[in-house]
Parts: sequence; C-alpha cells; structure tokens
Amino acid sequence: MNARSRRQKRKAQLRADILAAARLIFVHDGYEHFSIRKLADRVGYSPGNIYLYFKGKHEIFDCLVEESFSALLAALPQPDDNTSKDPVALLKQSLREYVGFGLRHPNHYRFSFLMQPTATGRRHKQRAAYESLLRKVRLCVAAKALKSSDVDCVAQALWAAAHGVTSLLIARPKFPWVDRNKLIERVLESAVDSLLRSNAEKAK
Amino acid sequence: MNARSRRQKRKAQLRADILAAARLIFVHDGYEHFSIRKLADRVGYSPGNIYLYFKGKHEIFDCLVEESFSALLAALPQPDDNTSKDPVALLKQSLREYVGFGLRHPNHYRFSFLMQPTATGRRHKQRAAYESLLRKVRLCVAAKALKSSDVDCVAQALWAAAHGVTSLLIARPKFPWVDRNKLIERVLESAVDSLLRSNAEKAK
Amino acid sequence: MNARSRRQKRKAQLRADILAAARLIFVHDGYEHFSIRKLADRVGYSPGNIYLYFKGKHEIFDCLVEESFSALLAALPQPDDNTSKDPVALLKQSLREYVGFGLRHPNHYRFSFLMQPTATGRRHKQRAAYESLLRKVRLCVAAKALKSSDVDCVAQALWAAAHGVTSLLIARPKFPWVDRNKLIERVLESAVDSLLRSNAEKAK
Amino acid sequence: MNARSRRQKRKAQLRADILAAARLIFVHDGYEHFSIRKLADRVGYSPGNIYLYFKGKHEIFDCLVEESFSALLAALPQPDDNTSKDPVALLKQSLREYVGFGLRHPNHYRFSFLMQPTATGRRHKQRAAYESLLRKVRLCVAAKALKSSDVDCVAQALWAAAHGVTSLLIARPKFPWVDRNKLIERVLESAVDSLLRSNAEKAK
DNA sequence: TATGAATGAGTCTTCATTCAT
DNA sequence: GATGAATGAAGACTCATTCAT
Repeated sequence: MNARSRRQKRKAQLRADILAAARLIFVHDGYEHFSIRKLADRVGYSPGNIYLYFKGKHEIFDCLVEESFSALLAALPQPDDNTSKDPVALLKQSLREYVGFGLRHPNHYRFSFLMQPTATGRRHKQRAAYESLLRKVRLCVAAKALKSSDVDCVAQALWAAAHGVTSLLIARPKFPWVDRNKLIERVLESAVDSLLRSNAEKAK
Repeated sequence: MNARSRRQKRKAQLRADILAAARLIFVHDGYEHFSIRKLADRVGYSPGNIYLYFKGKHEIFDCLVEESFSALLAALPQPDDNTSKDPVALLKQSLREYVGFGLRHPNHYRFSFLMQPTATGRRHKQRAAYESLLRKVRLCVAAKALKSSDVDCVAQALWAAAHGVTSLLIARPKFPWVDRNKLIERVLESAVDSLLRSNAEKAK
Repeated sequence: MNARSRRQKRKAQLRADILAAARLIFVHDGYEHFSIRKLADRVGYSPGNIYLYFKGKHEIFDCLVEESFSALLAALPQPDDNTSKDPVALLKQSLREYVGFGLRHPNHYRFSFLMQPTATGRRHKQRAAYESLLRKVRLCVAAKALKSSDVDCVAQALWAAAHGVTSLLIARPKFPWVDRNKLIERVLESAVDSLLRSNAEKAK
Repeated sequence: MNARSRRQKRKAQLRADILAAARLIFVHDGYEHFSIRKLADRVGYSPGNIYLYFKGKHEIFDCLVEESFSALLAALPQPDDNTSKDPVALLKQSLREYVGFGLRHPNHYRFSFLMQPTATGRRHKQRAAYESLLRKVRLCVAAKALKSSDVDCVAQALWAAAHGVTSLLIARPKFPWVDRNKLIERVLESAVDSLLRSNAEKAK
C-alpha cells in the first residue's frame, strides 16, 4: 500500500513537472512553437515517455488551461471570507483582483482565453470562476444594491468589462495606454456603478 | 517609366490576390492549418513564387492583421458622414458596430487580437481604428456631454468594454451566455452612460 | 516435484490466456494493429510480463498460427468417427467443412496462410491437418473409389481446390461472386468427381 | 510544350523508379517492414519527396497491386490471338499460364492477393484479368463444350482452382509437395474436365 | 518572372523491448 | 513472478524554404 501510494505520488509529481515545463515553453516560445519533443527535451525524458503521463498534446493543453483558471479562481476573494463587508465593495475588489491576476500572469491569462476549448476538455475550474463571480453578484442583489436582478446578465457584463481591459492590455503591450491603473479603475467603476441603484431609488 | 509603374501595379495586384487567398484559408481552416503550399495552390501559383511577393509567412500574417483592422475601420461609422447626429448616439452606434463586426467576422477579430504583433509588424491601420474612436469621443467632449475630458482614457475604457464582450463571446462560444444582444447592450450602455454628465450637471 | 508441476501448469495456463487474448486482438483489430501493449492490457498483465511467457512478438504469432491450424484440424470430421460412412462422402464433407471453417473464421484463415512461416516456427498442427486429409483419401483408395492411387497428389490437389475458393472469397470480399455456396459446391464437386473412378471402371 | 512533356516524362520515370524500389523492399523485407523512409533511402531521395509523386503509402500499394495484375494480364494469352484454336485448349492454356506466372513472380502474386484492397483503390486491371478469363469461358460455351452455361460460375470456379494451387505453392514453399507440374496439371485438369460436356452429351 | 523539384527539419504518435524494483 | 517506468527507434506525414531552370 505504501509503495503504491509513493508511486502514485511520484507520478503526480512528474505530471506536475511536465505541465510546468510545458507552460514555460508556451510562455517563452509561443503557442505555435510548442512541441512534444521540445517538452520532452526540457523535462529530460524521451518523447514517448510523455505519453505515459498524458494522452497527448491535447490533454496537456487542457490541463494547462484548467490550471490557469484554478490559479485565477484561487486569486479571487471569496465571499465567505468577507461576510461582514459591503457586497458591492467585495464585488469591485473581486474584479480588481481578476484584472490584477491577469496582468501579473499574462501567460496564464492568454492561455486561458486564447486557446480554443477542446471538445473533450475539462471546464470545471472555468465554470467555478464564473460561479464565484455570480455568488458575489447575488450578494449584491440580496442587499438590494443593484438595479437589475438578472444576475447572469449582470455577472456576464462585469466579466466582459474586466476581461476587456485585461486582454487588451495583454494583447497590445506596446500601445500608448494611459496610466494602467487609471484605465482599469475607470473601466471597472463604469461597469459597476452604472448597475447600482441610485440612492433615491434605494430610498423608495 | 510607364512600364515600371505598370509592373508595380501588377505586383500590388498579385500581393492583394495572395492576401485574399490567405485570409480565406485562415478563416476556413483556422490559424494552425494555414500553409504556404495551400496558399499557393489556392492562388494558382507555385509555392516558391509566393516568396517573390512576401518575405515569408510572417509578412503575410502581419499584412492580414493589418488588413483586418482596415476592414474594422471601414466598418465604423465616420463622424464626417453624420455631422448632424448627436455625438453620443454616434459613439454608441460606433461601439455597437465594432462589436457587431467582431461577431460577424470572428476570424478577422481573432486574427487581429490573438496574433502576437511581430517586432517589425505594421501597426498603421490599428492605430487608425483607435483614432477613429478618439475622434468620436472628442466630438462628445466638444458637445460637453462627458464628465471627463481625458479623451484618451475615455476612448480606451470604451474600447476595453467593447473588446471585452466581443472577445469573450468569440472565445467561449459554448458558454451559456444570456441573450447576446442583451448582454452587448448592457455592457455598452454601462460603459457609455457612466461617462455622461448628468442633466443636472449639464445645466450648470 | 509437485510444486514444480503446479508451477508448470500455471505457466501453461497463462500462456494459453495470453494467446487467447492475442487472437482476439488479431481478429478484431487486424494483423497490423496488434501490439504487445494492447495484448498486455487485454490480458490484465504488464507489457513486460508477457516476455516471461513468450520470447517476443514472433513467438506469439507462431503459436497463433499453430493454434489456428489446430482449430481447423479439430473442425474437420475424423474418419474414425464415421467409419460406417461412405469414404467419398466423408471426403467431400471434410472439404466442405474446411471451406466453411475458413469462411467462418477468415482471420484464422488469413493468419494461417498469409503469415510467412518463421524459420523457427512450429509446423506440427499444420502437418496434422494435412495428414487428416490424407487419411480420408486413403480410405477412398482402400474403397477403390479413386482413379489414382497417388494419395499425396490427390490430397494436395483437393487441398488446392478447397484453399482456392476459401482464400479467394476471403481476399476479395467485394468481388461480385456468384452465390457463395453454389461456387463452393461447384469447385469441390469438380475436384472430387473428376478423381472418381467411373462406374464402368469400377465394374471391371 | 516540349519542356512540359519532358518534365512529365521525367515525373513518370521517377514514379516508375519509386514503384520499382517499393516492390523490391516489399519483396525483400516483407509487407510489414515496408516504410516510406526505407523507400526514400533506397530511391535516393528525402522521405518528404516521395509525397510529390504519391499521395501516400496507400497509393503506392495500390499502384503496385495494379501493376502486378497488369503484368498478370499481359501474361495471359488473348483469345483474339488464337481464334483458330480449340477454345477448351485455349482455356486450359490460359490457366496454366496463370499458375506459371504466379509461380515465376511469387511476389507479384502475393502482392496481388494478400493485400487488402483499399477502399479507394483502383481495380481496373484486376477486373480486366477476370474479364479475360470470362471471355475464354464464353468461347467454350459458344462452342457448346461446357455442361453449364453459367459463365460466371464456371469462370470463378476455374479461377478458384488456379488460384488455389498457385497460392498454396507460394505460401508453403517448404511443404513436401509432390511434383509441382504434376500437381498443377491434376488440379487444372480436374477443374476443366469436370465442366466439359461428355461426348455422349455433345452428340445429342 | 515563375516554376516545380527537392530537402531537412519538424510534427505527433506508437512500439517492442529492457530493467530496476 | 510481476510491474511500471523508460527508452530509442521508427512510423507516416507536413512544412517553410531554397534553387536550378
């Protein structure tokens, strides 16, 4: 039993190593220059050996995307951690973190969104990230802070805004952007504020 | 002199033909299945001949991206054409067209944004598209319709919002989005409205 | 001594299991898609373990061929079982069974005849099948039913005829054959009848 | 025009060279050890270059099979050449030539029959060989020499017999066959004679 | 100017086999 | 006995690019 579990652990470790190497290649050489051979070289194994740990190129890609979303998810503040907080503040904070994560890990982010999702691909973590946003929107609705109660529409609109700045800044690093933070703040603020019930409305 | 100019014209025409064929391949077969051979086949020339008109694959890609932006630019309503119109309405209209163009031509759009810009790449048309947006924002500022007068920041924020919906919808076609138009409307409205001076403010 | 014999028995059993699995793979996936890995998977052992029971792929193939002949042999009616029967009828019956077996188990049959016999390969069962035919021809000779008494020549000619229809039908399944049974009957009948002593001759 | 035709000629020559080399490899190394790489090596070109002349492995195989049948066909005596001859004699002669060709060119023959026909494969020459046989059977029918008038059934039965000896002798070269010619004669004679109308019948 | 032949490096993937454990 | 990890060679095939013609 012990031997078996140790072996499993080793296998898991190797899978992780391979994925790490794969991400590096992707980051450095770009998506189009990724190859199993390069990967095997970098990881110090024979090409064929990769197939003992992954079914093929696709599985590796899927795992990387999934990992990226996992990291993104982990970076987002969870509502449970901040129950006392103003839900709108929590929401804004979340979006800021989202953008921040994307900019700090542009390659994770590129990976997450620029890869065509495989037919068979796992999508769990991706959905989880969306769910996380959704939960925070629901808190706002519960607090009667929003005009609309279509949580999906609201959440998706917010996601679009956050994704917009993030991906644009990543995709066009050489563009003469105004101050990054100012831009981000403007975008997120516009997106959130325009959804809020005015004080007058709240009073009613 | 005449002979030389005719030759140049012919060369330009052939370049255009090649690019057109290249775009078709890209749109139909996807980025990863593009090949010079296929291109040569489609265009009716020999593979080697392509190299007389383009330095290589990269130059073709760069040109395609540029062309895509050109098309985008052409699709946007120009202020000059609508001088009489309400500048805010023109702005909104413009953004709607932008999103619409992206969704109608997802491959153009993917192409425009997902390709890493080459070091040597042309960026003229891309800039022109941004300038076009900028011009419309300026019209709004001139009409004192906006809170902020930082036209660059405003334009970039709007661009981010529009790019956000567009790219998200394209990148995740299987996601359970709410009604597309509803979502787009919400995003653009949020982005524009929150920038507008309130009536009270205008009165001052 | 007992322990050793038990071990031998176990080994034999495992060999048999492996061969059974190998045949299944061959029959289902075709010769070219056979692999030791698949075999090991199917049999529930590790790839390396196969080599404890067989020297390699070749030995497995050789054994399979041999087994196929064994099966063919077993399918043929034995003279001993039908001593009372007319020997010519028994002979015809035998040939019919031969063809029938081939058509019912085309992969066995292909296997038996299309594999180049290895230098080291066993040939015992193959010979046994021929012997079985030979025995029946001898019975006919003993009954003075045949023109010729060159039993080998007769047996081989009959074998050729039976093999001819069988292999042709197997090798060209799409060919517009006339009715299978009609064809088989004609071939076998021609082959056998032309060897028979005419009644007139018998009378002498 | 001249340059073009010379180029075409060269291309045809190279195709022929490649096919010749392919056949050699097949003959020497066996079907399973054929590879494009080996072929390219033998022919003195780079592996990729083969694909300029053949769409892939399959096309090469198909061509080889077709070639083999072509050769077989050419080896068969044509009725037109022997109009004066007794049709039954012509038929027998034809079958003898068939077997003789197979034994003289065992690899052509193996190739022709042991290869699974590709879905898309050419079958023209193969059919032509059968048609050639059919024609000769028809001549016999016309001469009222045969019992049956089902030319297809007769032709196929004859084919089966001829194929039977041929393929058996080729597949089992080490088997203790009786004298080859004796065996062949017996098989063919059995096959043909048993189809003939007896003199008594003819008289009617 | 244009071509088509040629290449060499590259793609993913599968395999029989070995060997330390 | 049995395993699973590892390998190296091989599989078919594609590609961007060059170059003699």
